Amino acid sequence: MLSPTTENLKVRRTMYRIGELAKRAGVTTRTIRYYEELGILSSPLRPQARHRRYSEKDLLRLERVQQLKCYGLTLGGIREIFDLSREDPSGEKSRLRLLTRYREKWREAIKRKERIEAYVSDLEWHIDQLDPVGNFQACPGEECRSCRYTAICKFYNDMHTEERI
Amino acid sequence: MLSPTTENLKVRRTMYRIGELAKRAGVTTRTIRYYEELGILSSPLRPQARHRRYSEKDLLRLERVQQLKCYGLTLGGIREIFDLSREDPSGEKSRLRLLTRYREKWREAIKRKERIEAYVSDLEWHIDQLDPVGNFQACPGEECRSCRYTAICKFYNDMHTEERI
DNA sequence: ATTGATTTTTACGTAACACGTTAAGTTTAC
DNA sequence: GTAAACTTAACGTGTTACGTAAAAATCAAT
Repeated sequence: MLSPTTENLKVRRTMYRIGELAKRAGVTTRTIRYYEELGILSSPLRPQARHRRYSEKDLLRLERVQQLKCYGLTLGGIREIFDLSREDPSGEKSRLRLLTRYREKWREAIKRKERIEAYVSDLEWHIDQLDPVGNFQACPGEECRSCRYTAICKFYNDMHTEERI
Repeated sequence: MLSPTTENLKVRRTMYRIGELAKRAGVTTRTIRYYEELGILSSPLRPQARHRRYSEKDLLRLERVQQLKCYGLTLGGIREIFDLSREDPSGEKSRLRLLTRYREKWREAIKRKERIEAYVSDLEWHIDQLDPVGNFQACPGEECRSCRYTAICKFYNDMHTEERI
């Protein structure tokens, strides 16, 4: 075994404390502890003391979490991917699950895009209506026969209750 | 003056109670009272009693509120439009304000559309990467030189904190 | 040894707004 | 007369990913 001093040096050279890991990953320490609590980051080594020590691998995993979050996965979904990865070390299960998730996200994004396009088109119509005339009080109402209000409103009411990205 | 009976008949024929107004407008009574509380719907008549009575005009205004909500205005913004309308009975001020709002919404929607398009494109790239290979553990990492992670992630982090529609 | 910086656990707080949901009593309609 | 509708008041809610103390312990450096 290595002497305590050497070991200590090695630890100091190759391991981060939580604050440094946070800085490198661009998150807060709270975030790191929270991920550990959720089982997304495994509990790190705590050599000869109580403070957490992290390696390059932990940094990489943390960056991976940030990336998956970017693409719209929740922390629960990310945990699921990592769990599958442990369950099946070949990576096949987690890969397929992630592919499924990505494809779901893709379909949702396409839908959102179509809705936004309809929204823009309707907005443009209303802007055109409103621009020269000024009788905005009449809409909706008798004079507003061509107003697509009903369909649009139902449409966007759904839209409002949806998730983001 | 009309006799009480005649007046009563008139009221019954031409006025709604809150439940009926709610049903016609497709909202709940809570919503109507809430709008009154916010000053969006003016306090209605309460002939010879304590219960609210509404006219066709009130229904029209309520529908108008729903419409403006559809296009992304908040209740505060809607109130502002109505206030301007009272302040300037010609309707000019409220019309211009609404036009401004619509144009703001339009610009935001265009931005969102562009972001979604970038998101979709990135998702497609990741799906393609992930589909045949399977080495998803390597990303982000050494083997992932072409990964557009950093820029994308900052990009979509902004995206997550934005408003909807 | 001291001390200032960092880390530890625990646990409540926050956003963000448009209503939802009781509760307990009053009015209306038939 | 009674069931249905209405009244005010006021707290609750969704939703996830952290923020923010607080008080004690630990670490790094002088």
